[in-house]
Amino acid sequence: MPLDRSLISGLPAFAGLDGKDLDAILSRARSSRFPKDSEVFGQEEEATSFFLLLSGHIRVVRTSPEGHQVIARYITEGELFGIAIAMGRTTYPASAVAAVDCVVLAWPNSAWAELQSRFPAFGASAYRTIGSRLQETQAQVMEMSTQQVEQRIAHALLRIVSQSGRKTPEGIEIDFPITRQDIAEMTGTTLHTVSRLLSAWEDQGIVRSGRQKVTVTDPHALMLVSEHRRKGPAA
Amino acid sequence: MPLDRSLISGLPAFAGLDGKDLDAILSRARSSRFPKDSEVFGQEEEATSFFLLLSGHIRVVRTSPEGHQVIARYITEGELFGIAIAMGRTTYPASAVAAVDCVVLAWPNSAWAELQSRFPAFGASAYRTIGSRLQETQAQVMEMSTQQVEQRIAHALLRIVSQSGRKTPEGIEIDFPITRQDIAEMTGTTLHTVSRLLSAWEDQGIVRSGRQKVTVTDPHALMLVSEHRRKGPAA
DNA sequence: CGCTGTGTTGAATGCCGTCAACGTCGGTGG
DNA sequence: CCACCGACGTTGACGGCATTCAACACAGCG
Repeated sequence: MPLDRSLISGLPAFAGLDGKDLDAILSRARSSRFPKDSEVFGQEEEATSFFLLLSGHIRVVRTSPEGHQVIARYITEGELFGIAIAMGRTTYPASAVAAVDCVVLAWPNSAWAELQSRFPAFGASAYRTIGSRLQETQAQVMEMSTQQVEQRIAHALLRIVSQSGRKTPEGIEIDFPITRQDIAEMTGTTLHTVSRLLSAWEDQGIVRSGRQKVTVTDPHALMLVSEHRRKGPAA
Repeated sequence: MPLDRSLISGLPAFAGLDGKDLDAILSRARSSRFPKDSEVFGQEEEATSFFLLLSGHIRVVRTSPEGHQVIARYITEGELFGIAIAMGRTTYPASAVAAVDCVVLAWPNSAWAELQSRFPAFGASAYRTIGSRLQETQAQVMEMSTQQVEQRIAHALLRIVSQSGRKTPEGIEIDFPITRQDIAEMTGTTLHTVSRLLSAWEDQGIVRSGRQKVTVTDPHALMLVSEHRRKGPAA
C-alpha cells in the first residue's frame, strides 16, 4: 500500500509542493517502525539513507573514543535527520536512538540527487536545516563558554519544553522519558548536579519531576534562572 | 582589469571546473583588501554577499547579548566564509575580522543561485564546507563536555598550528598574531589560565611564546598533553 | 614619558565534579 | 503475591581545578 501524502503535507521540508509531487517523493520512501531504545543508525556507520521522523522522538548521540556520550539534540516529529549525504559525508557522525516508539520514513541516498534537482525547495529546506543546526550548536558552545551549569540546564529544559512540551494541568511536561543522566549529557555536566538542581527547583515550585519525567510548572521563573548570570560580561 | 583565473584554480571550492568556468565565476566577483583588525562583516548585519579568502587570516567571532565574545574559528586562505545564503539566512551569525591584512573575493548573494545551478560541484563544495563546520562545532561541544582546560587548549593549538603553521628553525609557528585572550576565547577559559599553561609548557620545552606569538617546538609532546585525560570514560 | 594593551604570577574563593551510601520505583520470575 | 534485582534518583562530604582578585612587568606608541 502506498504511503498517503497526508503524512508529509504541511511539513516545512515539503512546503510549496503539490499533491503529485508529494506522491512522487513518497514513492521513493520506505516507512518503518523503531521500538523504544532501538537504533535507527549508528555513529560511523556507512550512510545509506536519510530519514524523516513521522512520529515519536529521537535522541542524537555522539560517543567519544573514550566512551563518553553527549546528546547533540532531540529530533521531533516532522524533522529530517541522518542527512549525512547533504553534508557530503559517507558515514553518520552520530547515532540516532528512538526515545520512544517511532515511525520513520527512509529514502535511499540514491534518491537525494533526484529529489534535490526535481524539487529545489526540498533541497533548500534541507540545507536550511543543516544551517540552523550549525547555529544552534555554535550557540551551545557560547553557552558552555560563558554560562554556569545552572543557567545551561535551565536553558536546556526550556528548549526541550518549547519543542516537545505537552500541556498538563500542572504545567508543561516533556513528552518523552528523560533521565537526569540524559539532561547531564545535553549540558556537559553530571547527573548528580542535575539532580541537585532539579530538587532545588522543585522546592522553589519551578518544576515537578519524577522518574524519567520533568514538568515545568513555572516557565517564567525558569527563564529568570536561565538569564541570571553571575559571571559578568567580558566587555 | 579582470581577475586572473589562477587566483582560484586549484581551490577545493572550484575543483573540476575548467578555465572558462573559472572566468565566468570570477566575472561576478569583486576583490577587496581589508586591513588588519577591520571587519569584513558584522554579526546580525544584513547578509548581502558571500566571500572567499584569497590571502591572510580571518577571525570569526560571536558576541553574546551580554558582550561575551567567543572565537568560532579562523578562516585560512582559500576558504569560503560568510555563506549565510547557503544556510538560508538573511543575516550573518557572527562577525568576521581580519587577523592580518587580507585580500578577499566577494560575490553578491544574487550570484549564488546562478553559480549553484551552473556549477553544481561548487554548490556541493559549499555544502560540504558547512557540513564539516557543523561537525567541527559538535566536536568542540564534546571536547568542552568531557575534557579539562589543559587538553582543550593543547588541542586548539594543535589545530591552529596544523592549519596555519609556518615552519621555523625553532618549530612550527602560528603565522598570525594571537593573544592569550584569543586562545581563551577559543577554548572557553580565561587569559590567566592560558598564560599559566603556556608558561608551564615553555618550562617543559613544548612551546616558545612571546607577544602575540606562539611557536610549538615539540608537537608530539603537545599531542600527548592533549590526549592525557584525567577524567575517566563514562562507560 | 606616560599610557594602553599585553603578559605574568601569587593567593584565595568557590563551583561543581567525585566518592559514597542509601532510597525508591518498576519489572520479573518463582 | 512477594522477593529480588537493576535502573533511576537523592543527598552529604570532600577536594581540586579553574576562576577571580590583585599587583606588577614590559613593550610599543604618540
